[in-house]
Amino acid sequence: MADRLSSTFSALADPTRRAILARLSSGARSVTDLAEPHDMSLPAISKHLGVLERSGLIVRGRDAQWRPCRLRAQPLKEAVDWLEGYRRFWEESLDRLDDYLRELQARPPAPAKDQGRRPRKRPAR
Amino acid sequence: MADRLSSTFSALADPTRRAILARLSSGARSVTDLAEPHDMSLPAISKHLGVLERSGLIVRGRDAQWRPCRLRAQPLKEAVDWLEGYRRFWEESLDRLDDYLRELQARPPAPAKDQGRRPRKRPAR
DNA sequence: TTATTAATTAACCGAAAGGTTAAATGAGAT
DNA sequence: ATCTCATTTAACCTTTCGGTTAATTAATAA
Repeated sequence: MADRLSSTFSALADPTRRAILARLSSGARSVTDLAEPHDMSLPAISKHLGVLERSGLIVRGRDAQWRPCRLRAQPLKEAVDWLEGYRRFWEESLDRLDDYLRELQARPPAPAKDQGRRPRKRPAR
Repeated sequence: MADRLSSTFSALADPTRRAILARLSSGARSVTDLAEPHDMSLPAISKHLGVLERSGLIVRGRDAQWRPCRLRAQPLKEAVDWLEGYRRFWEESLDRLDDYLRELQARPPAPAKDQGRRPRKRPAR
């Protein structure tokens, strides 16, 4: 998987892990603490924490026999930065305009709604 | 995987798929067109497109023998919306302050009023 | 009809994900 | 020393992922 962005998205692609992050946003927590809301064995949680740690989304400290986890949001920022590159595609007004432009691109002159497809040599651009 | 957010993040957790989305941001493209920059078989690309389609990030049309793919950014918006909930954690100044507050939480400073170091029963909060 | 081009489906494969239980480790508390 | 609690590691299992090649479907061109 190698690259940071992939490992961040992959870490976020699990509801348990997102719930853990949500929990951590109100402060550091021990592992058992984090496990409590989940119907899942402790080792399973420990593995999830491993994934989050490897992707840089948490750091684990040491406090006697507890290993308090802390949120580190830097990778989240990187994810958002990537996603922002697509903002124009979901901004409402542009979205519609865009759909329209794409429609034009896909079926150049032709009557508005179309569907009646006559043979063409090249794919839509 | 079920939930939308998971399937979006999971779709984004692959560099090939992100590259495909990037390519689509300049307009609809045929499958072979999308495959061209990748050192990978066509069926592999087709599978990636299947993942993107199932997560709602693209739609596939029909134009003669071509299946032009179009970007649909709605799921990206949902991903960003989720991530925005963590913005305060990466905003620079707050980040430092936060680290400091968390440090305090984790190891309460030397007691103002005795407390005299004696074992603690509960983890840091 | 046959051939060509675009794309998907089928069948398979090895590796990684996500879970389990059981055993091991670490740090106090007694 | 020993007990107990918090957590991780080991070993295992099943499913999903990401890729392959070979065969199939769909549409057009000759």
